[in-house]
Amino acid sequence: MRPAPTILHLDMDAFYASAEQAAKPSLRGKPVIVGGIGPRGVVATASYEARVFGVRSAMPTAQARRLCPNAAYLSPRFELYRQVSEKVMELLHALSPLVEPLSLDEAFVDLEAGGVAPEADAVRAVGERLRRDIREATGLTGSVGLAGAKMLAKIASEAAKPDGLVVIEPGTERELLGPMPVRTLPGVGPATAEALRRAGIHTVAETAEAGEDELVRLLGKAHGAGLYAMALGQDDRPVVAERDAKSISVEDTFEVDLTDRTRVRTELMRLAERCVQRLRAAGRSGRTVVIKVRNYDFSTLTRSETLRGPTDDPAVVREAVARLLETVDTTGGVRLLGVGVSGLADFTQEDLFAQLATEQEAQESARAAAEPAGAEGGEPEPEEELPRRWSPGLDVVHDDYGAGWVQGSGVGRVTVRFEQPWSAPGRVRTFAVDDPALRPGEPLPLVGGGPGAGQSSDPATWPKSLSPGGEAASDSGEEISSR
DNA sequence: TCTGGGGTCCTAGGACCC
DNA sequence: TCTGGGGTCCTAGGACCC
Repeated sequence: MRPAPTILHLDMDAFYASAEQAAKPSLRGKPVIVGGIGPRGVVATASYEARVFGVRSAMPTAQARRLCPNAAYLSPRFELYRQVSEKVMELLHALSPLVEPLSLDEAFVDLEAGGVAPEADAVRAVGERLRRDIREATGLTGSVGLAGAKMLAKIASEAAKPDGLVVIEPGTERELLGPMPVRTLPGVGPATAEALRRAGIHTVAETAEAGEDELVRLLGKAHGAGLYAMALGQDDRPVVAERDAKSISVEDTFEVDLTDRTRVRTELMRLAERCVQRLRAAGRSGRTVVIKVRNYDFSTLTRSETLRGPTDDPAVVREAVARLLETVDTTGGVRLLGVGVSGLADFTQEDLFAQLATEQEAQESARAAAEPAGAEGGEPEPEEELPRRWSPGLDVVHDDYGAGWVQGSGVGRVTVRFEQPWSAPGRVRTFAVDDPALRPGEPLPLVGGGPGAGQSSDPATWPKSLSPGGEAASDSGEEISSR
């Protein structure tokens, strides 16, 4: 625990939903839900307007639709969120060389390493200026927590939400934490909370009173000892910049369970291909291949195989995946498949020998696999040309009407709202799904774009011409809901 | 119309080695 | 003449986080 609150935690407010509202003027001030749109989707982020209805992250989208039928339901657009995130991270790096991103919308910053005076007033001023800069650069709001430890900085930013800043002065943390529920502490999820509840432990103070030995008995060595320290407000974990990924994986949940074994195998081959593409894009190679299978009843299993050396060869990964599938019974039906690679290494000359070994290994098993019916593990099938998918929220450009976004589609038609981040709320038009004048577009910059570049990005000055529950609200809700 | 997708870390047992 | 004790690697599963 530091003597001054020099660890900063930034958490953007309802990040995906706020980014969509900034990009789409007609959605400002209205409930927006970003997440899986399909029958098995879940909510990634709900705007504050949607949270009023009880919609939360990780909730099944079907349940959200019941609670808030008039919200706009949008598929995530990670290119946009990444663009915004990069701008935010740039601002953080201007404060200190020690920045630890936790996700696209969250990071720790070590202000001491950035030379900020270790005093509450100084760090508060830095935090407030950061919030202003973020708003100016992105049009979005973020909340800031400042404390002498990571855990506390994070609790502080949570308390600051939305659009606020909270400083926890060192010395006050135990008093502050004591009455809070154990779930407040990082690392305490549903299972840990339940184990503690059965032992009569509900608050942080009760956790500290239980003592380290009791917590270790209840939760195991690492978790028990860690939780005891947290309950006392002791957290000396340093801010660590830029950690290399340790694994890369891809997975798909299917709208309908897969029962056909051949289909299961082709889907796994596709996933293997995607996984290797990401591996190569990251300039890495991996030694352990993992498949994941979630059954009709949500039971989930993994099977893994460690190769003799790291690889980034799609054929080698496909072969391993095919072998692993042989050990799994899929007769009950499969709702999710995944492929991952871990044991990552940077691919360098030193790996060539090991690579050679795995290639030989793979060639042998490829020959063996070529014997029976399946050429399945061999070449990936060519991507078939699917009809264009107009998922809700997608940026599009029309030859006559310019830039807009897909509000909904169905029965051969697609509805587009033509507006830009800097425009007034726009009008809706409907086209045939195969209209040649309509094509996918790129996300537009949230600020600084448009004909009159340099306009205000302050949400306080955004037009509020569409009141919640008004005409646009209900009709956009229906359009987007119909699929 | 229950439960995504991308990760991290920990535990525990067996194999294997010294 | 059964029986020690570590350490490391591999595999599988689970909790948790955003």
